[in-house]
Amino acid sequence: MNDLKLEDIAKLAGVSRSTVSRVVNASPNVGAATRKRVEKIIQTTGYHPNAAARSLASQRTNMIGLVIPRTTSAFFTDPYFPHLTQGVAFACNNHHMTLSLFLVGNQEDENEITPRLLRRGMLDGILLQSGNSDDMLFRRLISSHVPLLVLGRPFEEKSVNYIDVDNILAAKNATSHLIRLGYQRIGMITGAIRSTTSIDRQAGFKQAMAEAGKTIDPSLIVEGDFSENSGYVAMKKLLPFRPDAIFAQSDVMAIGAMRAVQEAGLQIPKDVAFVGFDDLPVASTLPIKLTTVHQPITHFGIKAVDLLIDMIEKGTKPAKRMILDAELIIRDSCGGNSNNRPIVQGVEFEGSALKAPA
Amino acid sequence: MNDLKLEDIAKLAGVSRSTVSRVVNASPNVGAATRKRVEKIIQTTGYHPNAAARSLASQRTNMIGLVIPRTTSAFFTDPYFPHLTQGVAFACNNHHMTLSLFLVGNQEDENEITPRLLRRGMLDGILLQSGNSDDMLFRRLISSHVPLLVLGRPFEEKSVNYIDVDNILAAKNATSHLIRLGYQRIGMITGAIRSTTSIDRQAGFKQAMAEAGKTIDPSLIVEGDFSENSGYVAMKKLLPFRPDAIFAQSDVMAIGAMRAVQEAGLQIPKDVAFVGFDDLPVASTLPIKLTTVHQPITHFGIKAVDLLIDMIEKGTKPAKRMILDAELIIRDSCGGNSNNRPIVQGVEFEGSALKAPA
DNA sequence: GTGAAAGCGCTAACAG
DNA sequence: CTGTTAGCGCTTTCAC
Repeated sequence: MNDLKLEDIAKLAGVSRSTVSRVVNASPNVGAATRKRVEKIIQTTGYHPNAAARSLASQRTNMIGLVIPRTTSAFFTDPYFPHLTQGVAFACNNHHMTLSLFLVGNQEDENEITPRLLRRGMLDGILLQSGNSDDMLFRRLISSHVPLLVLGRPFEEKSVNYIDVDNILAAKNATSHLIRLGYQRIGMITGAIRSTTSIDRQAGFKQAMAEAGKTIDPSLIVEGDFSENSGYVAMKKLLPFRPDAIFAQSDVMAIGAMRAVQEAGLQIPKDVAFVGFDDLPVASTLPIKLTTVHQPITHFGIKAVDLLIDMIEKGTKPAKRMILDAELIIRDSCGGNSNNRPIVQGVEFEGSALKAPA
Repeated sequence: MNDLKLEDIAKLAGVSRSTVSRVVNASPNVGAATRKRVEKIIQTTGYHPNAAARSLASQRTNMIGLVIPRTTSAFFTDPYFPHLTQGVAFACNNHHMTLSLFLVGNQEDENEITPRLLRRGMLDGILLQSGNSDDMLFRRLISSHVPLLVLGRPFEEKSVNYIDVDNILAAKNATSHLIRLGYQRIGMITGAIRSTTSIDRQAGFKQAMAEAGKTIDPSLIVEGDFSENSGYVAMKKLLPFRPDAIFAQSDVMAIGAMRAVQEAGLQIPKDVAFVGFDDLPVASTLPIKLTTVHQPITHFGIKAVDLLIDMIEKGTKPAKRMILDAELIIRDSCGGNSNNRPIVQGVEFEGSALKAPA
């Protein structure tokens, strides 16, 4: 019904294409009367500018890509990603940007997707979920011209822009809480062992233990992959070693582990206490409400988009990081529900510093 | 590093732009030697064609949009949507298509997104999740030029292309199973009451009851909204009326309802039996494995993309529907786990018929 | 404040 | 099989 182009509107309004273009793009250099007339015609005709033509001429597509690499196991079975996607999508709406989603399922997908990502005239910028290792895709992306922001600390930080939560500090707080509660045999179920996320959370765990002067029993650390089932399996392995508390690196793994504990006829938190990570909505509706680290996931997505758009508009600057805080939420599964502490605001800054001031 | 254009490659290879274009687009009309030479130059230079220019000239963007309207409550808290998105994304990869995601959070978003959806030179086609009512967005989309496929039966079916599962038949089977097992006070927790999905599942429930000659006690039907919490709340309301079996219109609601039952100190399935709908992965890992209707969600997404691309390539044809079967999976929560029936294939057809032959 | 003109980088007939 | 020639529909200096 409307195959009209700028020129048609111009003709109808008795002005030039340039003027219509100015009206459409809200340029200030248009007379009030002219603007009104043109706007009315656009209204009545239902004209919409052609996106491709506009992109070609302006070198801007107003699209950003969200790339979830294949090394990220189980991206959409873990509620983390939907929440993240939601935050990103909403932020895009606010910026009048369109979000393209690239789910890299396997090597074939990667080969197919990479050129699309690298094409000019396609994406103004890219949000890349940090994967289990800095793979080929990662490298090709950082060495390309496209403004790139990595979600989560990458392996190779050198001169790449990224945003992350303070996993080390958060994991340390979670572990310290368990220590403070007097647990003696504290175990950990890790996430995918090769992800920086998991590495950082392990580091936090170890720091807390070290500072409390506690030695770590290696048999109390078992590898998971962030999935519910891996938590279940990990707990089965852990049970014979009689842990009295578990720090699970994701809520979903904590849920799987709790399932294993209950199947073994043990009580939570009496026999085994739990702290998770993420604070998914489900954490507070479980039969035994989960003590966990709150990640501001949606907010994280929003911040990421804001940062990326900044990069796009001001040109990519040298390494810029943003580290958000993640606060422990105390509920029932840790056996010490009392003082819920308020959620601390994330702190924003640039430059070489790695962590936000507490 | 590579701001090269077609012309640069042409010059380097000593051919014309057309020839390079042909090579890039895998046209057969190129000599083997020429092709090889051009390909090599493209390789070494790392040339990627400009997407905007290509779209403008070819009138094809190779992008499709997935639109989740705001009337769909809780889109990303229900695992249904991530699974669907995954299916759609993978299918897009297979077709060398880029997926754009439009999450409509509120009225503002809708106003912001609609023009982007309607713009030419943006999307080759649109996948629209059917919402709770055929709202403004729906109407503007169907009356536009863009090939449109609705996911789930729309309210107004007239001449709109859609794909759905056979909710009526599936709900009927689920209910009949409960009846066959001898339950006397069978209740239902509905989904969002204004969605066709919920309406169809209610219809199936009622058909089954009617065919078994059972009257329906209205106090045993309670409204939910597909969310976990709504299932929990609904079950609380239901409990005083002593149902002995519940058909929950989503797994997530079944889980919420089971939580309420357990909190009341009752046994599943002894005191209250359950049948869900969706067959999310979690259904089979619950402490009491959930009997439920299996929805081929990912497959559904893939089929949807296939259909849409068909529409794009062959031009939009008059109303075309695809109804997939959804089969009951019998586990423990219904108290009658014995004969697991195989999953029946979805049946494809066109025209005015509404249901697949059983 | 408004218009004219020159592209943006590619595809797609049409010749040959 | 390859080259020439028009655009695709818009933005954006540059004049006036």
